[in-house]
Amino acid sequence: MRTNDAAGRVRAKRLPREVRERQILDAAVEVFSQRGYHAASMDEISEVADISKPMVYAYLGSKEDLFAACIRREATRLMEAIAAGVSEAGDRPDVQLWHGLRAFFGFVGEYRDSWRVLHRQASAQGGPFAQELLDMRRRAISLVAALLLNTSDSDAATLHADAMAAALVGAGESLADWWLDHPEESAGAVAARLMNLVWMGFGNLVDGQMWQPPK
Amino acid sequence: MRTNDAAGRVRAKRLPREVRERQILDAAVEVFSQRGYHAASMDEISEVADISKPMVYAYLGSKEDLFAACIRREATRLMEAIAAGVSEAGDRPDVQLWHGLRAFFGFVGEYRDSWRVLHRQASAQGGPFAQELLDMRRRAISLVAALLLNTSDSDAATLHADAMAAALVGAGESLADWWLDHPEESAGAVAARLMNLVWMGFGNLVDGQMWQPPK
DNA sequence: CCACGTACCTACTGGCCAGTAAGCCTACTG
DNA sequence: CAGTAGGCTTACTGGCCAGTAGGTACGTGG
Repeated sequence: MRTNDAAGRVRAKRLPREVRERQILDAAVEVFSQRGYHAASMDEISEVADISKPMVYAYLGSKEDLFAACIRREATRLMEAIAAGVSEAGDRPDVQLWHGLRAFFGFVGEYRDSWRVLHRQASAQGGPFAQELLDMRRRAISLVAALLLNTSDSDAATLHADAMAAALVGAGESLADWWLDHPEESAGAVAARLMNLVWMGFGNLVDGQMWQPPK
Repeated sequence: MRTNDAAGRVRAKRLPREVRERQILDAAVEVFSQRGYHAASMDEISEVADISKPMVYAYLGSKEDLFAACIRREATRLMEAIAAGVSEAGDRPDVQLWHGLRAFFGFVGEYRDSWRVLHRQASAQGGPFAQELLDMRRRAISLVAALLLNTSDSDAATLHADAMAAALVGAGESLADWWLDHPEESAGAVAARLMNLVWMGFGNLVDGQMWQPPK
């Protein structure tokens, strides 16, 4: 059923809680992404979600709770996207990495707001938020580290796998962040750029050697 | 001359403007770094600077002005540190890069608050702040791109120098950011890690080949 | 058709904080 | 010593916003 509110806008009425929660989370991600945590107001979020403020409090709790819920949902989405990408690659480590990177940048490109909330906003706030983030990052690093350990059992690789994974994950996060401000690139191009950088190294790249996706 | 204020603390009196401005900027960097732009209050900044709030407004202007002044000062410091590092290297591009990275991570390690304000806070706020940041990043990217162009005149290198420089700068920023949360590493170790990653690439690293600083 | 629960609202409060008004104190200058 | 300029303060205001009190509609099972 539908009604016209004071401003004459049509507003959907009496939807089930599940639907409203999704609307609210969508709106919150959008507003947190554009304004930042502190500058975002619950009034604006409720307005974008097309619902009144008390409903936001009834369903998702305080502003902190709401923000944490945003982070959790978006982090889960992202990790699922990456895992799906990696799992559809074969067993060549470079190809696995390539698919993982493509899935990652694909996600960031498609859900820019999600990424902005996850990386820029959450890491700028301290406390419990950053914790959620660190958990996600830890999972990503584990994934990459396991992948790198597959490539070789030389001592050097074993010794530095964790650190290198952290560096790669960091580089990926940062490149995604950079990409937010340079939207002219395609997801594949950004992914290829990072793949070349970390797999070949400048030392080879300047000699004209490049990594190429197979087939 | 010195007096005791109401709380019995000793407070320096009637210092020249120049000194007060430095105190205020130092305090502002510290508070912005720890609280974030919005959560930082001018009251707290003035308290940390050991001066009254109207003096902050008299000398540095509004909260926005103050934040912009912080970014400008810290960005200048950082770029000077990097330039000094690079200029004391010889003409081998890898060594120049190595010195630049060491200077960069040395700065971040020594002035963590500065880095936090520069990267985390400034990039989380939109508008004029991010602009200051983009300027600094552009200068850094130009520096690195020029350095990379020195390594070779192959077409591949020329074509991608800017993009690769952007990726490297992004990776460096991100690794520095990561380092904020992993203070157990030394600046040199973090710099070496990134140097290896970008110069050798995983493809070589897993075979046990590593880049070594000369001498 | 009544009772009860759930969806939903308007309209407020209390606190925090950016920014300011209005002037005091001290050092120097003539 | 009179004048003045700049360093410095206390004590306020006005607005914004998180969070809430206290309701009104709507539907459904008995």
